[in-house]
Amino acid sequence: MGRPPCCDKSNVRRGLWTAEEDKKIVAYVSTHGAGNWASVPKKAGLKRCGKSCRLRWTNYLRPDLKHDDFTPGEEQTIISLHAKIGSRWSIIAHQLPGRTDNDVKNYWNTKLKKKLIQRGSTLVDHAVELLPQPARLCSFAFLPQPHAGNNRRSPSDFSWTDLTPQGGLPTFPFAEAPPLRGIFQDEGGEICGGTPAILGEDDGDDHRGASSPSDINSFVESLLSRDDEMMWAFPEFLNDPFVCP
DNA sequence: AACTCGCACAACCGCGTTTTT
DNA sequence: TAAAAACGCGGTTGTGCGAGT
Repeated sequence: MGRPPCCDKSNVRRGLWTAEEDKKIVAYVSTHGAGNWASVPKKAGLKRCGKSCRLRWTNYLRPDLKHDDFTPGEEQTIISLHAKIGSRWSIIAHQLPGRTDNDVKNYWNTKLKKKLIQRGSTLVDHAVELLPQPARLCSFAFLPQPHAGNNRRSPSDFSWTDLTPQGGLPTFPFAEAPPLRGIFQDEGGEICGGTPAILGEDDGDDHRGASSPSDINSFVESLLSRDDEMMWAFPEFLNDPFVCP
């Protein structure tokens, strides 16, 4: 038995929102604040699913949203972060004030992808795929070796504690593992922030605008400090099949 | 003028995660 | 602690509109 629908679909309006509906949402949120979306349709007098109300608010009606074109700086930030973390649109959007994950996702899918292809970047769809390769080669060096009676090969066969050198609690940040450090930091230990090297280009121009290099670097640094999120950011680390070194 | 096509973006869906009871 | 509800995310689909024929 699956999850029950969030609302009675036969009794809700769908499709594009009217100005009248928008007004109701804005009026409701200005009075009651954003949240408790399940009850919003009833309280605001809307024949919409609560989830749909939330989406309309977060993606379009929020007063802090920008509705103009993406700037070159924002564009560069998206490219840079996508190369590092893939299609984690909400994370990327957090680096772009006034933009939503939907904005960023649409912009990537409709404009940036094509632009990068035209520019000849080979990393458009493969940035994240490429990242784990060198990492995988050496990151599994600290995994327990399969042996007689313990020939576990599948990621699901390993617990998180298996990923620690001593098999104890995961006390080290996953990103401290040399391979990840190698990806995100150069030999001097400096964080590589969306560099032309990652983007497959180096025309000498600084394309960054909205987010400064230090912004991007601190963002990447914060990711590095959160080992569990890194694991989910790069699930390819645990993909089957993997070859124990 | 009518039609088709492609693009941009809004909206939906399913599912995982988090919070509440 | 478990179940239910709410929330949030990413992928996909639908819709409107302008350009081209």
